[in-house]
Amino acid sequence: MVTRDDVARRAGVSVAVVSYVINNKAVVKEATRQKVLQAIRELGYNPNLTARSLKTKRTNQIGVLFNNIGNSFETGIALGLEQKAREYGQSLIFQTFAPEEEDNLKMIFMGRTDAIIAFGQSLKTETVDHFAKVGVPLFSIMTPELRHESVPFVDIDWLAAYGKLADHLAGLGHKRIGFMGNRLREKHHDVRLRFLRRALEARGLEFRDEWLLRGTFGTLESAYDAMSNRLAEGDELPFTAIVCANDLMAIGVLSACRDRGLSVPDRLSIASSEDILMASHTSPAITTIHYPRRRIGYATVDAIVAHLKNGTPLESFAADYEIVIRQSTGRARD
Amino acid sequence: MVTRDDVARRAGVSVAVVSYVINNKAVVKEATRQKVLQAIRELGYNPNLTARSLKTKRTNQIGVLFNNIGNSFETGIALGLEQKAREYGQSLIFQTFAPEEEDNLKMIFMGRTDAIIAFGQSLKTETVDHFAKVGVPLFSIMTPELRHESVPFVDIDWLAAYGKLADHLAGLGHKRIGFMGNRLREKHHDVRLRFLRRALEARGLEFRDEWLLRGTFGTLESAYDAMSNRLAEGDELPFTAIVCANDLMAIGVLSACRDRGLSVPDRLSIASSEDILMASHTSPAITTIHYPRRRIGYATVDAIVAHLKNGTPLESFAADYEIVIRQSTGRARD
DNA sequence: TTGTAGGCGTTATCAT
DNA sequence: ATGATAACGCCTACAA
Repeated sequence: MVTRDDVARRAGVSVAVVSYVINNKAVVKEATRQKVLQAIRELGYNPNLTARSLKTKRTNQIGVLFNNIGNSFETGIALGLEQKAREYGQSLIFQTFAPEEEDNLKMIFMGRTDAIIAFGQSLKTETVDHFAKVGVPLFSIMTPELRHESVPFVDIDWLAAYGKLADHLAGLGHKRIGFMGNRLREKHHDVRLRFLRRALEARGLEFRDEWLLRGTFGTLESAYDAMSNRLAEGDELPFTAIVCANDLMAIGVLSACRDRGLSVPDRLSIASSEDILMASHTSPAITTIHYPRRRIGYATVDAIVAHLKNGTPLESFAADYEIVIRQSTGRARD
Repeated sequence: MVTRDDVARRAGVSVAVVSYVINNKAVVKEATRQKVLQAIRELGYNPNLTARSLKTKRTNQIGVLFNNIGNSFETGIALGLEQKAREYGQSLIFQTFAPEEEDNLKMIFMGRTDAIIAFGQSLKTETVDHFAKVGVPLFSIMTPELRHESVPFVDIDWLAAYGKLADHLAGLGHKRIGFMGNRLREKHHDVRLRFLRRALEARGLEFRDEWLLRGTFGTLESAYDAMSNRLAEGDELPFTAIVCANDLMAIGVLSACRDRGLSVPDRLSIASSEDILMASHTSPAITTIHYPRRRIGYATVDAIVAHLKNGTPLESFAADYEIVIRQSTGRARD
């Protein structure tokens, strides 16, 4: 490995000068600067980032806690994070978060990461405190079910968004609206259920627990199974429309309806949340709430880097959203 | 930040002993071991990984070069990589590879990464040499278009796989088979085209350049556009079946057919490559080649870690595949 | 404008 | 069984 010492020797200067050149610090005489650059080129030198981090106490690495890296909603956000991070010269370390391994996070990230981005996970107070103590700011994309004062987050205004969606459905004559959500653990989905409920109730629309279907981990398959089982029971569905916590689940529900011969939207309207690409390529295409993944990714990295560099306070903020009406919602069947 | 010195002081031992305990090296008397562990617990100490890396010259980080992190084919592989990496205590650093920024890779990874996994990208000889020189092994998932002796890779046997697919289509009476691939840059797709061509020719089936459609970056939208434009030309399609370089493109093709009123598989059979989840949830579901993403991820990390730890040579190997026949392929229309 | 030297938190080699 | 202490490669006062 060629080190800074080698460069200094080759260029006939001290190691300090090499550093100055690399980080264009002190005013180095142009002639020596060229000598150093020349030596760097000849030797193919690259500064060792680990050594630099040790000294500067900046790793230029940001940890990202996925729930499931196979979910295109999360990777859509990651796309934005990654792009912006690159602009700032930051690298991203991805970890899939497993609650039972939460304690390992401290080890995994110790001294490795300048900040951590969570995806709506509810971390233990102990974990949050730990990162606060070691000076690694935490930021969440999506509302964590268990909020910590010290963990700011970005999310869309689900209450307002589901309100608009409820208005859309009510306008089509729907009075009984079900929900396809998650069996615990994926906390942010419960957040969505809570807000849908409140949005419905604010409009005088009832929500019953019997109208709640549940899958796991936001997967297509689990939603498919849940809906299939529901339809297999034979009796008429108790609701005329269903809102899904995410598009993958909506696609699962749609698949189940197709396989069971239930026509969408004639017999059942399906609406969803997130607006991943595939939601617009099913047939019928799915009415959903557009979640600005890319922009949220950008804004998050912007905020974190500003905080790291200038001490700008890292604060929660809201992202905008949009209701995208497609063909999966139609007039209520009765 | 609480360091090893703090622990040593608290436990009333030397810093060396703390290291011994942490890395259970030399035989430490049980009593002192407990004292040290106690101190560690009380102080909430975690070893600084950056400092450790500097000394040991092992970062326990593996770089991963995505083409597009939003593509679920790649994240499916990443899922396997990540899971296995976690078992070995390795972290993954994800970077989206952009050819025009290839030179930055050296900076980004310098001293940060013990190995690098590429996703079929064709790196410049200079880049390959650089990592060889600094002792960072390179491994590719998917065949790189431009092979380097020193870069082993894993892939399925596309020639055999497309051979089987060709047999399937020929069995349905298809004689003219088109291809939806990529406009350069995404090198591994060209690999697929090349092998399809050879597989067809080996069976006495013609392939004409006019039957080649092209999208960009393997995206659904680009394939949708390409197919839509082709259909807009009005005349009969010159082929009765089309093979797509990946499932996202196949879904784009299918969408275009639906929107243009071309019935699949009655008027056109669609086959594809990769078998992402969504390929089985379109209507009709798509006939495709199953690519064992998860297992490839596992095997790759296994091989790399074995190489890093025991010097086991890092060699190319083949993964198995499977043809999954679904409803998007049917009898040829004439 | 350039050089010297201390220190970042570890590990590991020697002594003890 | 434990303790000093020299690296690891870099940055940055401070000195020259």
